[in-house]
Amino acid sequence: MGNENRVFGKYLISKGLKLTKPRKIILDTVFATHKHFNVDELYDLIRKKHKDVSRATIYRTIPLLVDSGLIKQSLRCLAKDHYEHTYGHDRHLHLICEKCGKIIEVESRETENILNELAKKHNFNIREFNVGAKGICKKCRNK
Amino acid sequence: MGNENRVFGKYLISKGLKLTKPRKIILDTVFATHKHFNVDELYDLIRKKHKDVSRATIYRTIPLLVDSGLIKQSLRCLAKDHYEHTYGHDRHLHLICEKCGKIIEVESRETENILNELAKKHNFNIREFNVGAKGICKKCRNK
DNA sequence: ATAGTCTTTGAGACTCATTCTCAATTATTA
DNA sequence: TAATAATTGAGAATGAGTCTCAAAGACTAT
Repeated sequence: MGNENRVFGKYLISKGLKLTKPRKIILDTVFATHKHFNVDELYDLIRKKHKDVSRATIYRTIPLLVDSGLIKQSLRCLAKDHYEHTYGHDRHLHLICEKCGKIIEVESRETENILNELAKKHNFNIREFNVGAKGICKKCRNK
Repeated sequence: MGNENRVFGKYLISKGLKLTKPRKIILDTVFATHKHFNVDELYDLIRKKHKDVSRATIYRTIPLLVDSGLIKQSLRCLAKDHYEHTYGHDRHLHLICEKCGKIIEVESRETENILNELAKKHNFNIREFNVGAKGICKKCRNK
């Protein structure tokens, strides 16, 4: 906690950018929860406290957070991009329920080890893993 | 070859829908190649031979092909949904180059076995696997 | 401080993939 | 052949994400 600030600050400096008030608010809000989020959700959260941060700035700041390694685009759901923390989070994969939208996070490095092997064979440099499956969760099946 | 016709026909009947000319053209064009495709590419391919199939019908037919199990949405690239055959194709995963957009397909059931295990633990019914990674391919790295 | 320079911002216009509407057409059934 | 229901093409509508631009803010050198 609080470390994200340092990471983001360093990143911005390295790019000749500034840690402004809106960027700080966005960063803090993103790391106030541990959930996946999309821009609308983030916007609503921010707006509860700060009436002066625009959607445009959120859209502009997210790529900076991604590039700094703090978050990553994790999945697309209902035509919206979703993001999640990478900083301080273990690698995990997603089981996404297509009925209720619930996202089950499961820890597993096995799949990544396999992907790493395969990538090596193909001389491919992995930057980001995307492992998961879509289907129906227990709750939705029992109705 | 030709089997897709039967599968799609059966599916349509089961839903009280009809195998019309435009739907047949779309089906045939989708299965004329073995490549990933997006709507624009499909539209261009179709338009070479048939001037009378609209984008709207393509957009309407794709969900039918997905629902019938013949194709699936495989990835999103440059803000466009891409699709691939599932019928008659082995399961595979994707290594996507972020520089040149190249998609390397790698056969592997291992990751799916692992996912199946994990899903069982969480009482989750998998309908579709999504396994892959993004990064840089050999060619792009050597520049 | 002050001026000058460069970055950032909010607001709203814009883009573009995808979805929707609707009147006209086609397939199927009676 | 008429009636019914599904389907179509064309273009309008939607909506997430991007871009523009004038105003505001941050920083530097004086």
